[in-house]
Amino acid sequence: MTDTPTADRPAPDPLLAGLRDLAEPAPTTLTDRVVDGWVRAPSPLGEVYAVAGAGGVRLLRTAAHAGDLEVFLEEYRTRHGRPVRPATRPPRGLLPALRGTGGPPELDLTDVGDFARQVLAATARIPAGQVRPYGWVAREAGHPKAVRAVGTALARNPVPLLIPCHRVVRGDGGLGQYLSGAGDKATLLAGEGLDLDRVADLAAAGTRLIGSDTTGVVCFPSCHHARRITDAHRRGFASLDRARAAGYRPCRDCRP
DNA sequence: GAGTCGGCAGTCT
DNA sequence: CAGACTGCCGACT
Repeated sequence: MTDTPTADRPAPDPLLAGLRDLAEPAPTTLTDRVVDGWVRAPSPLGEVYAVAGAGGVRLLRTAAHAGDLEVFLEEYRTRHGRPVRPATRPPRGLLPALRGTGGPPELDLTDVGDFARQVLAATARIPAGQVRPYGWVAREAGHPKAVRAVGTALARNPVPLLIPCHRVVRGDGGLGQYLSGAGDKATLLAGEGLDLDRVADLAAAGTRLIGSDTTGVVCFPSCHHARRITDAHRRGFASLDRARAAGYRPCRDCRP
């Protein structure tokens, strides 16, 4: 992120916003000079807008959800109380992350509360193409009963796609809601290779976990271990209690 | 399967 | 500041 406001002139609309930001009180210290910058970038959900500061990406929204760029920038200003100008280039790692070919870029979550940060951290550990229930995230975040609060925290995820809150689904097998619409959640998961028809079938059958009768281990159905179980040895369970009663123990990777 | 209510963090009043 | 309200849920009628 450089601080040359004239480089890479943006489209007219953003320019007006940029000028408005320049009208803010001049920064006095060196750190104040680090002005956050916004960029547009492609994603599986179409164009996204993102803002990053020196500490990393702070806010990301799909263009479709944000409505338009000015609304997005206004959300950023009110959330962080900082001006934002067009950036000359996207933050390192953002484009590969949005393509699904790399880990997340540096993220700046300093303005996120403690609980929410734990929730986001747990969510970030869910591998691509897999899903976990809200209750699982609550437990991993250290607040096993705060299931609904997890939903609230994810609804306020400042960096969707980068922290994959679309991989958090309902315990009954439904996909649940999503920031920019349930349809986007399905699109993202299908794009990561999750078989949504199979998810729906398992939900309808009441199958929450899948075990192997050769290893005696149960997993969430999308866990990569579960996907390797051959038909002859696959066994479904409605709950972890049921699986335990049958002599199975939870997978150490997906921790059902 | 729809309705109800518990539980909890954040926000509003 | 306390209490009410709300929300990408879940367990139990």
